[in-house]
Order: sequence, then structure tokens, then C-alpha cells
Amino acid sequence: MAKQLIDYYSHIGKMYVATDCIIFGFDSGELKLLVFKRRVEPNKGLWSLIGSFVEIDEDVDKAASRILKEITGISNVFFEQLMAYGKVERDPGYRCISIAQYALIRIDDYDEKLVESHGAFWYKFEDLPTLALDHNLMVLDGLKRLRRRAKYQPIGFELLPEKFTIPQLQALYEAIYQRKLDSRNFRKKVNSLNVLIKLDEKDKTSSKRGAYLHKFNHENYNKLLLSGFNFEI
Amino acid sequence: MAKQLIDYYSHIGKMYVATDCIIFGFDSGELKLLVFKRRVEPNKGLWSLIGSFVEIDEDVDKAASRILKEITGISNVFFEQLMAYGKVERDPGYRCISIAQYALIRIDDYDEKLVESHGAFWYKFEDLPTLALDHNLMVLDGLKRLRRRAKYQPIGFELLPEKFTIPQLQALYEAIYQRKLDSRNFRKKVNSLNVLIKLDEKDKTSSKRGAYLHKFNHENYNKLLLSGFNFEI
DNA sequence: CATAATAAGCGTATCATGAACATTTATTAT
DNA sequence: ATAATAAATGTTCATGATACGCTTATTATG
Repeated sequence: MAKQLIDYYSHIGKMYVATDCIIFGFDSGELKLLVFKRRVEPNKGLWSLIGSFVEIDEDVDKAASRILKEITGISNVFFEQLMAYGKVERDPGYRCISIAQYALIRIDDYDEKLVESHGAFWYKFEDLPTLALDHNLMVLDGLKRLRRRAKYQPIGFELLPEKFTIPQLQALYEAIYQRKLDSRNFRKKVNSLNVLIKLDEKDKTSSKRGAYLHKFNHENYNKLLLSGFNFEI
Repeated sequence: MAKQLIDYYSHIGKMYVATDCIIFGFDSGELKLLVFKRRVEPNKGLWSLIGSFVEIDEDVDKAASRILKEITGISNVFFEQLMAYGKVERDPGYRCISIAQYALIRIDDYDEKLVESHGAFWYKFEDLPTLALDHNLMVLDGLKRLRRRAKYQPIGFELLPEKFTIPQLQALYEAIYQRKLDSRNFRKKVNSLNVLIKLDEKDKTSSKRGAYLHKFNHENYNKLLLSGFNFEI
């Protein structure tokens, strides 16, 4: 059988396989994206998504975990595969397909020193420069997916700190959708989901009155997921 | 620069890259899937999705087109990438990642002889056997995607012949969602979209009275897509 | 030729959900 | 004491989803 395998596979070309991470963060009311200066050709010196080749004995998703851990210091970052990018000419160096992943991180969680030491930078989403290879396309596709997902799962919660206020949550959704939302309707929708636990603490950084902090109720959230809900806003 | 490229890439393992097609069809009220008997190890003889390795100078989506053309004889089949499957152990032969695509074909369109000559077979979706490698997982993921997509685009139309009746369309959606739909509400919804052209012909194969045949209005459909509609049923 | 049988086709009432919109409240700074 | 600021809350209206029963066109049959 081993012989037959070799015969069958041997005329086929092998390729490089990479995975690139579209890392979304949220900070001071702005949606941000983590990028770094590419250190290798092609496109050396250009801003680029953070990625790596997939090792021959490594699962693709493990490779993404590894990259995310390396650059942010966090080991359980929320990420999910977007799709594979497989045009022949996408990388002018060698034939290389890339599997894009999009990740959401709580911007207060990450290890700032570590990020800086890799020459990485949180770019405001709107000001994003031209990125290496087909990375701008990946980012656009990633944002579309983030928007679509945010409608069916309160996925945005992943981008906020452990404790957060309703106005902060609203600002996040406004950043994701790039439009203003009505605060009364937003509150109503969020509360109707029963996935927030109101705490007795207030956050007074943005108003005199202060806004109540909330925690995420993971148990109710999981129940909700199973029953197939809708977070259209 | 060439030298540097080689230095950089040379320590990385290359892999086989394949693409596998989840081909949905619809026939006599049943959702079906096109599979064939695998002719190579590993899993030789098992039913399998139809796939192929991606050539070194071939785009991934071109490879999928090629496969679909080869097996069905149709050259503009609707298909879309699902995602990449990249577990190390997914193929016990060699390290090989696969990019799954899901395709929808009008079952009356395809070239029956050609399909048979490849040893392919339209399996009823519910009766699907164990497939090779991780193909059952791909199929499940593909169905989920099909269902999700069918809510936002009348994607199901792709699975019907040029001319079809409303009851046929309803049966298709019932097959996709595996539940009965109310015919009055279904009609109302479909008609409100203004994407069907009612013809003067009737199809009498399933009733004495006969049901009016309809065509798909591509122009209105494209307008609708742009305005971002919703086909939730 | 009359009648039975069958699926196609249509309309209405009710309910749930999203959208629009203004005022009061808690707190701090002056 | 007052002004300033953002947080918090409730109601109405429109739209779309769901539930539900009756009529119609046609063929087969006795």
C-alpha cells in the first residue's frame, strides 16, 4: 500500500501553506486591527497581517493558536477560520496558499510589551494602510464575516473587558457596523437576551453619573445559542 | 532577492493541497448529494466526495471548476468555498489539506452518462453512508452553510430547472430545512420578492389541476441582492 | 354525463418584533 | 445652589411572521 500511495501522490505538486490572522480589537470607541511590519520578501517592510507557515506536523488551527499566543501572549484567544486564499499569483515568491483566520481580542488583555517586541501595531480600522499580498482583501472579507456573525451571536462580547458598561457595548457595535444605534432600542434588545449580569459597580470614566458595569452570563448565553437566536440590531 | 526567498522558504514543509466538492442536487422532492467510489488509497472503495489535488499552477477555485466540469459536464456550476480542512491526521496517507467547496446543480442539467462513467452516484441526503476521510464532516458543515445562505439569498433557485412550479420550490426548501412549510405563507413570501415570472404553461405531473410554471427573474433578483434583503422562511 | 378526488391557489386575523422618538435621573464641577 | 453631562427608561406605530379554512381547476370514475 505504501508503494501505491507514493505512486499516486508523487506526480502532484506540493505547496506552501500559511495561515494569517485578522486580529480585531476594540479600544477607546474604535475598532482596531493588529498588523506588523513584514520582515521577509516578498513585500518586506509593508504592513501585513500576522501569519506563519503551517508546519508539516501541525494542524492549521494549531498554527493559528501558536501565532496568536506568540504575538499577544494570550493562549485562549477567540478565533475562527475565515477561508482559504488560493490564487496562484497571490504570493509572488512561491506558490503558497493561505488560510485566513479572524480573531477577536480584549484589548486590555494583551501583552503590550510582547506585541511591541514583534513590531506589531494596533491600526485604527478606518486608517488601515495597504497591506502585503492579498491581506487587504482578507481584512475586508473578515469584517464582512464579523458583521454577519455579530448578528447571530453576541460575538462582540469577546472584544470587551470582563466588566463593561452597556454604552461601551453599544459603542463596540457602532464601530463594527459603522453607524449610530438608538440607545433605547439597543438596551431593550440586549436586555431581552438575558445574557448580562448587572453588577453593583459603576464605571465613571465617561460620565458624572456613571454607568453600571456588567458581566457576561456564559451559561445563559450557551442556552441561547442552542435555541438559535437572533441578535439583529 | 531570489536567493533570500529560497533561504526563507526552504526550511518549511510543503504539503499536498486538494479541493473536495460537496455537490447538492434536488430531485423528486429529495435533497441529494453526488458522491463516487474512491479509487485510490487511503480509503479506496469507500464513497467519497468528488475532489482532486490542486495543481501547482492552478488557482484553488479553478481546480474546483475543473472537477465540476469533468464530472457533471456543466461548466458554470454555482459553487462557493466552504472552508479549509487542515488537521494533520485527516488523511492518513500524506499530509494533505483540503479546501471544501459546496456546489448546487440543477439535477436535470447534468450529463448522466458522464456522471455514471466516473462511477458517481446521487445519494439521498438522509441515507448518506460513511464517507472517506473527513468528508462526512464536510458535508454536515456544507448543509449548515446551505441553510444559512438560503435564508439570505434565494440560493435554492439554483437547484431547480429553468422552469419550475411554486410547489416544487417549496418542496426544495422543505428538503433543505427538513421541515414542512405552510404553502400560503410560502407563496406570500416568494411573491413578495418579485423574482419570479409566471408563465402561461402548467405542469400537470403532480396534480390534475396543474401548477403554473415560473421562471427566475435574474434582473430583479440582482436588484434585490444589492438592497440587502432577507429570505427567512 | 355527473360526481368524486386531488392538489393548486388565495385572503384575513393575530401576534411578535423592529423603528422612531423625549424625558427624567444621578452625579460632579462650578 | 445650579449647571452640565451622560445614563437610564417606556410608548406608539409599522411591518412582517404565523396560523388557519375555503374555493377552484382539472382528471378519473361509475
